[in-house]
Amino acid sequence: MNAVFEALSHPVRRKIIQQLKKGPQSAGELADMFELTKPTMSTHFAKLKKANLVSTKRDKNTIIYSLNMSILERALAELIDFGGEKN
Amino acid sequence: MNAVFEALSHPVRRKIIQQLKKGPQSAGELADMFELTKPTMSTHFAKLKKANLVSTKRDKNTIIYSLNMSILERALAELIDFGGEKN
DNA sequence: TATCTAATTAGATTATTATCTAAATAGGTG
DNA sequence: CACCTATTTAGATAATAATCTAATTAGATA
Repeated sequence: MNAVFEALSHPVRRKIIQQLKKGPQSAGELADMFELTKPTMSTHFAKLKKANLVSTKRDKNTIIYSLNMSILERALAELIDFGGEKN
Repeated sequence: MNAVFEALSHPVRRKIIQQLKKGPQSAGELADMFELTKPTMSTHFAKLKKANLVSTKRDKNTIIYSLNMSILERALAELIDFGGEKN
């Protein structure tokens, strides 16, 4: 849960999530939507992945990111509904 | 929206929110629940206030914090439901 | 196998955040 | 008015996060 909210704290990462709600996209496609270098985008992806908010699969040379909506929903629901943190 | 998610990124601030769901509490009462100094807690309160997640009123010498649940709900709903950010 | 493409890792720098102690403020109360 | 209590502000330091360029990795293909 901590990792999820840390991931959500940066506007670029929230925008990546919005993009992935439309469907899976490659690291390169996502990176091209922002005025940041690819290594920088890569560290943003890594934080989303660490929080388990995204999954990856490889398709030839490209890495495809997709959103784990359930992880997002669960974290937000816990914050709204429950008394304490899960971790 | 940015300020809300920045506020939510710190575990102490999320715990403050959980506490305030039970009802309004003073700065001192909240501070006593954590092993942090009062000035440190005060900066956490300030971030919650900046995000408009909490309101304050004064009762004699003490400052009473209360949760603005609607602000929290709105931010989380936007993240889940909508395509883009509001700010 | 040499090389090309896509993506990540290394290493450095800058900016931001969290935290502390000490000082200041704002209202009560004797 | 002098002081007491609760809280915040100032100023400093340490820890963390964001970003870049350069180098590396992993797989595909000529």
